[in-house]
Amino acid sequence: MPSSRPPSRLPALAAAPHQRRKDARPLELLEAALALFVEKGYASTRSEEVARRAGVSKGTLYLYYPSKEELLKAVITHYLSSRIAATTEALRDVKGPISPVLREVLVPWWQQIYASPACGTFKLVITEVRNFPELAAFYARQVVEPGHALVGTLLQRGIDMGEFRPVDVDSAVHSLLLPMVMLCTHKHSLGACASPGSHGIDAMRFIADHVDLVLRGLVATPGAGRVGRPIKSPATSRIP
Amino acid sequence: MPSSRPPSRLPALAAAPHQRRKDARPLELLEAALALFVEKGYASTRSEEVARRAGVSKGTLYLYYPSKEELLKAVITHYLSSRIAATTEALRDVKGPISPVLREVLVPWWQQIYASPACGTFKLVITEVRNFPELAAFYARQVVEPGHALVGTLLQRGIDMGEFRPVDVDSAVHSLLLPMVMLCTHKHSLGACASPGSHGIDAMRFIADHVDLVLRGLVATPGAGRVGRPIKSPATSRIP
Amino acid sequence: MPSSRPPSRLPALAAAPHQRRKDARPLELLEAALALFVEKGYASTRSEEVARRAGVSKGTLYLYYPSKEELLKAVITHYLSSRIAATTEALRDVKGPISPVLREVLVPWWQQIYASPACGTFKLVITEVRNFPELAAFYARQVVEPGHALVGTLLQRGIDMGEFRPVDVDSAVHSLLLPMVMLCTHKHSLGACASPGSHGIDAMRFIADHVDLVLRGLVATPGAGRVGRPIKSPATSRIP
Amino acid sequence: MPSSRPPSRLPALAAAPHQRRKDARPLELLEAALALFVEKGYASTRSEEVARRAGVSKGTLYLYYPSKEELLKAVITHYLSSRIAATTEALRDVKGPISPVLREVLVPWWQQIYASPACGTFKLVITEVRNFPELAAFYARQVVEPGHALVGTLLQRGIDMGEFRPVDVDSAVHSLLLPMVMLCTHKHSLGACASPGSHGIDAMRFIADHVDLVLRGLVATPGAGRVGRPIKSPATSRIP
DNA sequence: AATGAATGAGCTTTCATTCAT
DNA sequence: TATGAATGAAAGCTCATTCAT
Repeated sequence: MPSSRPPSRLPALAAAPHQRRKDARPLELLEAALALFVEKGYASTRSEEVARRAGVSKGTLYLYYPSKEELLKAVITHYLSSRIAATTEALRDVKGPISPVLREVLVPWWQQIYASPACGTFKLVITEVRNFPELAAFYARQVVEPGHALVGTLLQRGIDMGEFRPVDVDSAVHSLLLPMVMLCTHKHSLGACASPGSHGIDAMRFIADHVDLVLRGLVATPGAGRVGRPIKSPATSRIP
Repeated sequence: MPSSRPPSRLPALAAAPHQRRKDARPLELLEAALALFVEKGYASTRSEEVARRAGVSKGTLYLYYPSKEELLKAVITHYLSSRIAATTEALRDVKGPISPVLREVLVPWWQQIYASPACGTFKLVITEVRNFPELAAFYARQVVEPGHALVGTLLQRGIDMGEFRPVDVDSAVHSLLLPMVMLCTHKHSLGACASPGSHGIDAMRFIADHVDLVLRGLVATPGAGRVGRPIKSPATSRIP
Repeated sequence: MPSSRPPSRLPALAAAPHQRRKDARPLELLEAALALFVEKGYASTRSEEVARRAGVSKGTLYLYYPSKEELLKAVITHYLSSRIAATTEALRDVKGPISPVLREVLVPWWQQIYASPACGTFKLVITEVRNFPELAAFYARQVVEPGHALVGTLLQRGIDMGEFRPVDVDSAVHSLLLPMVMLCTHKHSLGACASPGSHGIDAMRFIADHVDLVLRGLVATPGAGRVGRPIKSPATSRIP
Repeated sequence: MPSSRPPSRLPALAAAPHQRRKDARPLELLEAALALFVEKGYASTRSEEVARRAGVSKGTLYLYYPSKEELLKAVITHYLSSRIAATTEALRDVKGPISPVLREVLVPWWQQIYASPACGTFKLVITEVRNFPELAAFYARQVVEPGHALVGTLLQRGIDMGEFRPVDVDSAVHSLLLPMVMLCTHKHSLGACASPGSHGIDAMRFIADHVDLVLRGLVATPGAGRVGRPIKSPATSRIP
């Protein structure tokens, strides 16, 4: 953070407020805003708190974001800026069995997300979409649809290649992903409340276990007939 | 739910419509509050809106609940009051294979929850626990722990009886339940925003499909060794 | 003001804030707002000051007017509500010489305006039109145009009947009216500042004197040729 | 005005364009401030706007004027600096009939004022005196009193010489001058709002017409007795 | 019991002014 | 000299809560 100032100055802690570069501000504000909006909710977070947490004054916040609402939108667009697009690219031309791919890509991907600040955006979006409907379209387009499509394509390929049973792909995608999203959401709601009796979730393990469990449920085991109940619907449609 | 009050109360004669109304007030207020808190969030809901939606005036709300915060707590405690306890009771002495039980009990149970107004409480709790930490303990004790324990007990029994593979029970419980909670949450966040491109989730179908998928992943298929990866860790973790 | 309360109560000063009738509020607020807006200008008047002057709290002001800007508009529309229309009506069918009519109608009309609180609206409009352009059209239509037309019609009739010289009617109307408007404006600007040396204007007298002076300038004195300079333009047009 | 600085300053060599600029700054700031204060009012004009309009930055404004309030005072004192004194001087020793003098001096004087930026100061003073009472005394002394005295003296001389009727001098001065002030004020309030229906005022013509009309009202026409009503009162009043 | 007018603390946002560069 | 990032007091407006009726 203390970059091009003369080295004669004190090495740390010396940065007078004026010296901290203007260009670091927006990001610092977004970080502060994300943390607080996730923790307390948008409406319950005072804009002055965001500023204070970013180490600036109320007025300075408004130098960078014209309103609290724009700040929220900036937070969301910033933290969602397509991590997914990159992954999609990387998986475009995958060959061979799908299970190892999912284990090796999906598991670490979610483990990283879970550990990063971006994890909070899931709770934030869940919490605020209904009050800011523009967010819905944005989030659907940037996150939900590409993510669903990416995993759906892989599963479909697995079905086509005989690796997986012919399940409903949409349901299976949800089976795979919804718990991940819930896990991230949980981290910033109940999971953040020190519940004395409960141990919390071992997220890293769960992510791996869950992918494994679902893959086991998907694989076409030659000798295994149905397990207690037939697959009713071979349908593929998603109905609203 | 509100209709079937025990006939022991008030002999038919005394129940003037006015009186009826008065008795129904608290519940009507809770319904209104739940709907609005879930839709807009606690902080963004004006207490007058709650009153108006319940068909009374601002002042009347305060006759029944001493503050907005108490109203929130009343909403949560009301809608969480031991649906789970009853189910636990019913499943206490189940014998025989677990899979059919889960299919026949868990699936309709979540389908009903999803369709009922109580579904919204999941989003509400997720959204508000961090601002009202007392809710965390209450919710953990009333919902998370009994629910987890109930399903965990059943799975453990399945493992013990050789019906299921010896998986980490906590992870498996989460695999089974987190998507359900996420589904309910989604219904009241993104799912409530008309997204033109996307079709939404077919919740009823997903619930059934998901339970089926997880059970297939759990069953101990005689010939099926592990599918690509061993079960690493002995369970320690827990959800709420 | 204390109307239908039981006479047992103290005769004056007893009105608890709650008892003052809701329906007196809007007018009280308008009066307070007019006085302050005229005195200090719209921008320099705090909305709480208006409330305080009307004897209520900040919040109450917003119960009656949704914003400070709406309050301003309400003040202006209220105080301009066509005093002029009534006068126009009264003068519609005037017969005979115009001079006495102007002396007997115009003079007291302006004298009353000058003495009333409505007098301040002239300064208010002058001060605020450029920041609230909707006011311009409203004021032009409600005040300027009917007022100009009314006086213009009378003068034209005087010219047609040979009572007045054939002057430019628009200029003459302005000669008659602009000083009145200026007088009202002055009352609430410089005139309101105690200037030790100066005596202020004797407004009542000036109004009469001015009308007299202008009428003398208008009358067609048979023997009096031009006084030093010919009337250049017999034009009647008003040019922007 | 800003162009004709005395050549005594800086020999031609030294006047680098940068230096020139620096010297011109105060005046450019005053011009910008006048325009904006007149248009939007003092309180609604942001000091940064003034700076921007003068082509400098916010900080620079404060290099020349220590506060927004001082800037306002500087604007007013600058634009009022003794235009009147010069005229008074010129008219000190006028001989002969007054009417031609007024026509030839007063009319062009007001026509020039109307066309110049100084015209806006009338509106500015009207708008702001009550918030800055020091301005009142200054304005009264610099403008109102000398102006009134100048015209009053001339009219009195006309009366003494039998050119004018023995009217109340103060009223007559007001009759002559108030419309001029109102005209200037109007130019920057309603007159600046494009009113589609109305044509606006032809200021140049009105100034001439008005002086003519008042002079005709003032002249002692031998045969003309009073026109409908006697001159009631001996003068006492005064304007500012 | 029920109402809704009234309150004022609290929040968002603006902007005159400062000051390190 | 000139800049503009930073500040924080102050203003507009909201809304949970009270209380006379």
